[in-house]
Amino acid sequence: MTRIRVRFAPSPTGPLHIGGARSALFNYLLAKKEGGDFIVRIEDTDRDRSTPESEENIKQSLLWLGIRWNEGVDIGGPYAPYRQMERLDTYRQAAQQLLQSGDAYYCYCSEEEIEAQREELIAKGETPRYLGNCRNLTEEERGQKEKEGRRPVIRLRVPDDVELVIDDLVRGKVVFSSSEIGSDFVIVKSDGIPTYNFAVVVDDYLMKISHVVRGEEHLSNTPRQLLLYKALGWETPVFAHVSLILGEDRSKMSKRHGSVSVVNYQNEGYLPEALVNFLVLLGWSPEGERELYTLDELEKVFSLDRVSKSPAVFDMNKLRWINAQYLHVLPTETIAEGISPFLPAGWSKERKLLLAQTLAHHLEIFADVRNYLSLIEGADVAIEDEETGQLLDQEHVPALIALFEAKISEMEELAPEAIKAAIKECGKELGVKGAGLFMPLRIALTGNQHGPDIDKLAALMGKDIILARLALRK
RNA sequence: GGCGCGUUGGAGAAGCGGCUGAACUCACCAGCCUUUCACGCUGGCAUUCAGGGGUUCGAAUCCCCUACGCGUCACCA
Repeated sequence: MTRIRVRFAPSPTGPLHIGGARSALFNYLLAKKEGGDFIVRIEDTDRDRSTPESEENIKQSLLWLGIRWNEGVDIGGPYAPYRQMERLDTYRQAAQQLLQSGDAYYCYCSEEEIEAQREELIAKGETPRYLGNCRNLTEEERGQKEKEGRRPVIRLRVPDDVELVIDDLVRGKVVFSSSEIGSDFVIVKSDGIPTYNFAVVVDDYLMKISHVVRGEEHLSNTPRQLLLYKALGWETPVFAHVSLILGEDRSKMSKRHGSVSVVNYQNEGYLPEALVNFLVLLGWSPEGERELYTLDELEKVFSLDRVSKSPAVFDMNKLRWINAQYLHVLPTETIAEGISPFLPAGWSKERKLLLAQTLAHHLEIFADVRNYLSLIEGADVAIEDEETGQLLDQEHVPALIALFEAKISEMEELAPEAIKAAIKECGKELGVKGAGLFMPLRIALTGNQHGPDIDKLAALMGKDIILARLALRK
């Protein structure tokens, strides 16, 4: 068995997508599990859409998730460079080989001509395709076109009726016919830059990639690539096409579905270990009943044969739940830091810590802290519903509120412990306890029957707000 | 439209011909506990595996057809 070498090959045309992140994760885990190499290669051959910012974002997101490559961009390796635009010579050579063997040829048709042909075919009710106009150009014809200043593309000569079999690790045997490809496709654009299908093949082969694990959207590209491998006389890697991640409406996850970039989740205060855990469960399932795994653990238990063929819907609920599992066990200091970006400016460290402590088990993601701010800020309180309001109508309530108000007024320091003691004193003096004691105060102060510890909330409110809110209930 | 892939509860899924009278998790619903609240705990939630045929003593599991969903058909990746 040769060494496992896998790669994640994003095109830097936007931030790292959730689906891309999962592909990267699966590749990474496979490499780790098998003690192989994980390579990151940048496919930046789309000059119009590729940007350095996107590349940066993708790398940052991978690192944030804890996915590190041991070969590839930035860190180099034995098959450098790992950015396709820096490998143009390599593709040129491969293209030369194909030209010489006659498997590829120059095509001088302009985009307008191709477009006109397409429309003509459509008008006749036929499938639009390239008809091979330049397939058999003579030397003179070529010279003529060159003289006209036309910049040719290079096309691969697609044979008729060749059976192309993909032995896919997740989908099994998938058979295509070369005839289904339709027409001779472009492998080198007129500006000399290779197209995706050509560049992947060259790189995957030259970089000795053993397993190509990628999204299912690439399955129908694979026959073209197979043809290329064949023409070049190269052995193919093993393929594994992982099913797509769908949005709630069951179509491929895209911007319409809300946050699709890893960086969005980072900004919303999700924890990387939670995202990783959630992502791995989309399309892969562990053997036992346990679902919570750290990256380290996944590196040991992951395997391709437990990858599902059917697409998975991205379920925000579950992501949040998983995030909560990781968040709830974090030290208070870490939670305080995590919620910090969602707090108004000027909060002291102590205040953040107290809030973190108060909300520790109420937050699913850090950004949730925003929902709790109204609980402790502002003099206004809205009673959540009628039933809640009625709890304030009990006979002992006015006296309770008055007594509590008096005690608070006298206090200098409003620490949670002191407030709790005050509440208990109220109870003792008035002969109420339990729900009859805490509930009216909670409702008077927050308007809700449910919520975080009332003594801590009150401490966070501070004297003025407590008094102001109590005043509303008199 | 051609080609390809898929279809187990609202979501993720297990299941690989009998031990499944379909695990487990999220969500949802109900209840319980608690000198507040939450966390939590307990229970409920597919008489059935898209539908229809077949093969078999026996099928969610194998075969065929239909339906539906998605993907893909660029000088984008």
